[in-house]
Amino acid sequence: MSRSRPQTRVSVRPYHHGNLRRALLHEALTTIRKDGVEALTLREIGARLGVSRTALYRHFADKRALLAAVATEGFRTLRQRLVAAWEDGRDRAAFEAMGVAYVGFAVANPAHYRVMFGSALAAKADDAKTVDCDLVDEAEGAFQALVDALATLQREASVRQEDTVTMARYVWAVVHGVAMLGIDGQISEPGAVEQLTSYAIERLRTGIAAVEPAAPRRRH
Amino acid sequence: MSRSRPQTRVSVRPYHHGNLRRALLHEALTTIRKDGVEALTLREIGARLGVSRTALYRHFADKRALLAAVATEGFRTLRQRLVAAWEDGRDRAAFEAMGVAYVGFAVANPAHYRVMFGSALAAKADDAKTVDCDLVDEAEGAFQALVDALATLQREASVRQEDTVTMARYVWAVVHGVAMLGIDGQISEPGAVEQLTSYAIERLRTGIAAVEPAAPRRRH
DNA sequence: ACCTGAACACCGTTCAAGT
DNA sequence: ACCTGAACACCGTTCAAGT
Repeated sequence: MSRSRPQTRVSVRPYHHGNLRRALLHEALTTIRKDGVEALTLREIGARLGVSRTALYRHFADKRALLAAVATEGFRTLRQRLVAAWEDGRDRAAFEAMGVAYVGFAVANPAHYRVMFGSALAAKADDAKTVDCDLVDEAEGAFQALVDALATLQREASVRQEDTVTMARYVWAVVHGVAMLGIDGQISEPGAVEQLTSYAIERLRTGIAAVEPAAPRRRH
Repeated sequence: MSRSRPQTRVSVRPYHHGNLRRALLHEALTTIRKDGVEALTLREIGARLGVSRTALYRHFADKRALLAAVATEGFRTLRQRLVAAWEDGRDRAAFEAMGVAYVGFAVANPAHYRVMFGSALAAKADDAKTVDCDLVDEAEGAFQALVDALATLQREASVRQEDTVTMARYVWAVVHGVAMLGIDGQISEPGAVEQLTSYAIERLRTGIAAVEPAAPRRRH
């Protein structure tokens, strides 16, 4: 009952010298994607990989650490998506594309997204012993992408000249809030999340735009 | 080891005819508040109440149902806070007070707030069999308080004349996002959450305000 | 009706032992 | 170094039995 999986067995040693970690991470993410976090079991991911259920402890301190690693990878992917959207223009349209990319990632990977914000980060205020530094770094990296983009827009004066970090936090809060609403099934109608996203970005624009827009109402 | 708690023993039968449900709910909430959801154990809350650990199943289908009930109570309290803030003025200032009240509730009860949005609602898109109707109703009730307030502001034309539900969802997303950021410890400096809240409400105002404000720039 | 106590299947984690 | 197998303490849940 453990030899019958169609895994490619080309390499001599299946999961040694470090790929076990990667394999564990990948398997955990697959399970989370398919059935959610609460379905994640260390025993089963071991079994699924054809490995003892305690082998995991060579690569992760405990289940929390595994989840933190999953979350870290999520923030890395998210940052890449955000940066890609921004680099494609580096203007206000690109900034708004970042928002769409953000919500899009969350809605496409709801369970993963939930893990990213699920209490693993919350330990920050605590004794700082249970905090995963990689996770914090990666989360701050994704946030930094937003700050950088916003700073650029401020430099070209298409956005209010206010504290960049506070503004970025506000923008983050908006897209995060929209994403959560979209994930939690509060919005049931199909397409409603996309509609809310574009509406939110529109209202966000009028919210943070420079007080005097570049093109005031000339032709009335 | 089970008789030594200083519970008032005035009533003849300790937890019969229906107060067991309330006691379980209260005990669960207390534990969640103190140590978070992951520390919640059916066995221990039974023990803490001096009751068998299976007595709970007379009042709740399973642990999920208990958590759903805790979440429901959270939404009820939240709605009361929101309505109270709104009724105290019923104007734009009162509307902004609702925002402060919302974030205030979340930050004051982070673990409880997390349960309210923790996957219990997410089953809505599924086969609709695991959905707790009371929870959905109460959550929608809290949301409705926001819709009603917004509709009033629209009637007196101090807010954009757009689809009320979409606008309300946007506002909800903003406060929810700020609350989550505040809870997740992403914002570490003291007072930063309050600062972000007031900033967000300010930018929210310029975002959803009627296009032509009541007092246009007369004195240049 | 409501509660109990024993039992079941499952979980994360530890640890001495293997290679 | 890396992995195993048995064991430990714990969990949610079921169910026949008590009152």
